[in-house]
Amino acid sequence: MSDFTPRSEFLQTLMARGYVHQCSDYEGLDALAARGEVIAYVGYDCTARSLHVGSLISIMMLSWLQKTGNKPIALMGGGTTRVGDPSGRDETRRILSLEDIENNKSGIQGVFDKVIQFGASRTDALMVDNAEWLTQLNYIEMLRDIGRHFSVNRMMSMDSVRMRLEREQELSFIEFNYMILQAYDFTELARRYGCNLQMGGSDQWGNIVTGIDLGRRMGTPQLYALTCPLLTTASGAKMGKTASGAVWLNADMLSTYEYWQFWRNTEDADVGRFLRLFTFMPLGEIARLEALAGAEINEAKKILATEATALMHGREAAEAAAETARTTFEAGGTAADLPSIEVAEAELKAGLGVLNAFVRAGLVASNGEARRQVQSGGLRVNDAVVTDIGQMLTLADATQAGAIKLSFGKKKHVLVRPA
RNA sequence: GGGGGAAUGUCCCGAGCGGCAAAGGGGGCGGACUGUAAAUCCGCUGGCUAAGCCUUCGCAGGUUCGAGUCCUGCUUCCCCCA
Repeated sequence: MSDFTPRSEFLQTLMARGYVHQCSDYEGLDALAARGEVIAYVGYDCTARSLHVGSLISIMMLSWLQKTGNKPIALMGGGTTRVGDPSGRDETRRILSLEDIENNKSGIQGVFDKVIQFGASRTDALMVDNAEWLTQLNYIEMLRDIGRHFSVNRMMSMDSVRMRLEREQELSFIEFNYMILQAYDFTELARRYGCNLQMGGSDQWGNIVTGIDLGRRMGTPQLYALTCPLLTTASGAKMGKTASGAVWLNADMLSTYEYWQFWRNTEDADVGRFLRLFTFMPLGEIARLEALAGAEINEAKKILATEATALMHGREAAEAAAETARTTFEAGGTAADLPSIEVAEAELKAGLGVLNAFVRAGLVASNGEARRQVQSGGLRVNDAVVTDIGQMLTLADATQAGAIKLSFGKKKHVLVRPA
């Protein structure tokens, strides 16, 4: 749809910033948005205690929706998580206990009010849980009212299903039903709240369109679909993984320092795209930063890191992370608020083996890995490369700051504090 | 119900004459070069109290000095026939 020129601020912004992958009806949606009548939802499954950067694009979309005068709905998948979405999955998801789902839900909810305003006015956001209606469904009624609108022939041809079948992988009946529930969510939200747009990642296209179809058959007003691209780096790698795992949005799952570092390590080619997607900075300013060449683009990366971190962790924490990074990487010093662990003073007096220390700090997984890293020169104590696997750390190694700095590679540092 | 095939290093794919901590990829991590980038090159990618010991090839037994490899039973999946 490159020849389409939107009139609404909502679509103009989303298209200019690179959020749009596919839309079911650009003109129709644009007309709604121009009148401020879009009520859009994005669904989030409660599969972990925190969402990760992969969900951030859609959260930003909800935010822009509100900023441009429309109403966002954040849908918690308290019900659908009990079933499990097969999209993009090779294997059956583990079935989570109800208790886990509740815990995850409460962990996830917190991120939304950082970029979206909730309340009771026309453009204030709503948060709802699809467990509210899904758990009320009765099987026979559901088959009669909803199931009759679904064609198994069509369901079999959907990407999420076909992929499993073609690769001869298990697809359980419960998962096969996921799209029905998601489609039903859309119509239920349309009925309850006048919701008329569902947004999501491009892998959700099939499920969303199925919902539009169901809505039409069940008599809702016209519904719309809008998907965003899936997040990958310029070199094609899936984004959102670090050495320690996923890039979580919650600070208790991934520290502010590490979150800032994640953005700081963005590839050159991604800087402009990420600034548009993950910050609210004006496009003109972004264009200027993006144009920086060579080593100068590092300035843009720092701004990206601080702005993106400020959105999720607060301005103050983001500035602090930036400062920690500056003293650590640019001044070559030791910042006091690097991640740290405590070791009993008595233990340090007796002498703590380097290998053990690196394992305790969580920098390496095992003694064996620590040994191997010593071989390739990847471990440092107070910036001195470790060459002897028998080296002992004692209180005497603590610098003036009162801690011992352990480094793994060039970027990962942990302080050992006597306690 | 009958017949045939499959399951390998807890990231993934995948080889494996009875001597195997188990080929080769991908991914990941470290080093060099750089700009906390990319590309390229090199190394590593079961655990431990470490020239030794322990635990790994769907599960449980068996044969053998010795089993991922052979035999029996079981589980799960796929294909063909009914």
